[in-house]
This record gives sequence, structure tokens and C-alpha cells, in this order.
Amino acid sequence: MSRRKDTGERISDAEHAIMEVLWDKNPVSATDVCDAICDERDWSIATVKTLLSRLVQKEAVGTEPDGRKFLYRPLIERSDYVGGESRRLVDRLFGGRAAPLFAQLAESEALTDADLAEIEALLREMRK
Amino acid sequence: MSRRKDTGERISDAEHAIMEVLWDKNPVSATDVCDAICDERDWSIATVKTLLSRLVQKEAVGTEPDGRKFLYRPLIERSDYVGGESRRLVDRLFGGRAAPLFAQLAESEALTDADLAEIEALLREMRK
DNA sequence: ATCGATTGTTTACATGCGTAATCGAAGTCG
DNA sequence: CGACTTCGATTACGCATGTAAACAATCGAT
Repeated sequence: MSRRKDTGERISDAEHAIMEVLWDKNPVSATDVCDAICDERDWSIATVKTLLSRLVQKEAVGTEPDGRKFLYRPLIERSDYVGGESRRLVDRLFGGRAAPLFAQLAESEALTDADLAEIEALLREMRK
Repeated sequence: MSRRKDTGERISDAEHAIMEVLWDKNPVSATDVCDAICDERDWSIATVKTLLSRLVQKEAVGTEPDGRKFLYRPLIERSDYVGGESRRLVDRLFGGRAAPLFAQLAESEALTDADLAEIEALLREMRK
């Protein structure tokens, strides 16, 4: 169970994109991060630097010196972030109950056959 | 199937709280909205008015004159909003697949027994 | 030693959001 | 009729965010 100091500092959308890069591979330099997403998001290296420093302030990302530069690595785990965001949504929109969310996804055709199969498998797993 | 003009205008958190009131009961006046949430959220009537007018600008809420005042009613359906938000989350965090979200909720103990039962029921329903 | 490239830091600036006070028109009460 | 109340509209203001340029230190190459 990952108990992490959630300083209440929220991670913004743009910042989250940076986190995804770091979760994918770390530690990396600011330039590496830019190589990974600047094209896709049409960002400049300056933007990446700003976002990285904000993440460092928020203590979501840590640094370690590497010669004259820094290497960045995530300080929070993706599963914690994802879990937190998921729970927030469920709380905000579905009164904390997951079943209505499921129903919503089902109704809006957001569930593929593969999803259904996987979920069924998970259910069987759980009620073992 | 509800096809709604999503002008791209996002509804903020505070605005969403207002929408919930309107979805619960409408049309209502600004004062009515305040009566419904000012206490809970510790807002002043002024705040409610601001949020309402922003929602009107965003075309998420419509007005109809009622004597010297306005009555407000939602222009977007809750299911559309909720569906959109849910899909956004799934896209952003789970690559558009719902199964991982389900797994995440399961792992973080966000699923009650009742949830599980309901979901099972829904599954049976769907694979009719 | 010097010049340019690299990298973190500082500063910038428009927009959105949370929260509200103020203003102006229009009724209400006396 | 005049004071008070009630509304919507306008204006305010600080903080977060998206996006980035300017600056300063430093390192590599000439």
C-alpha cells in the first residue's frame, strides 16, 4: 500500500504530461523530456523547463545533479496519481460509488468487448 | 443518443457545483441556487451570481425572464457532462481503455461489495 | 582566454478560476 | 414620493496555468 505525502499540491494537465514522460523512463534530463514530448505537444524547451521546476516545487519530481545538469525523476508513483484522480472523479460525479461510473461508461459505449472480458475476469478473480 | 454542442468551453469545479443544483431542480433563481449550496460551500450570493453568469456565457445554462428576475436552467444534460468527464479521465490516464480504470479502482479498494454486485448485474444485463 | 552552446533560474504575460464588492435599474413599503 | 431591497451586470483581484523569453553560470572547443 503506497502511503504518499499528498501535499495537496495538484498536478495540472500540462504537468501531468511531463510526469508521464518521467514515469516512462527516468531519470532523464530536461532535454530528454523535451525530445520525448515537445513535438507532440508543440512545446518549446522553455516550457518543459518551467513545468519541470513547478513539479519540483510541488515535490512531485526530484532532481539529482549530473555534471552541470540535472536529472529528473518522479517522486510520486503513477498508480498513486492515477488512483487519486480516479477517486476524485468518482467522488465528484458519482457520489463515491464506482458502479454508476461503470454504468455510465457502458451506456456511452466506452466499453469495448475486450474491456468487458477483462472486467469479468477481474471480477471472477476478486470474488475468489 | 444525446448529441450536444460541446463548444469546448470547460466547466470548472465551482461551476459544476452550480450545475448539480440546477440538475437537481430547475428552473430556479439565483437566490434559490444560493439557498441550496451557499451554506455547504460557504459562498456568498455574489459568488453564485458570478458563476451563473459564467455558465450562461459558456452556454451551459439558459435563462428565462420571470418578472424582474431570471430563472436558470441547465442547457446540457448531466449524463452528457458526466459521460464527457469520465471519458476524458479514461483517455488521459488509461489510454482510453476502461478495464484498467476498473482494475485501479479495485486495487485501491474503491469498490464496495455493493458496487461489485451491481457491476456484475450490469454485466449480465449487457451480455444478454 | 574567448565564443558559443547548454542548462537551470528568473521574469513575463495572457487567460481562467475562485471569490466577491460595487453599481445601476427596478420594485416594495411606508 | 422617497428609502430600502433585490437583481443582474460590471469590475476587482489574487493565484494557478500555459507558454515562453531573458539572464546567468558553466563547459567545450578553438
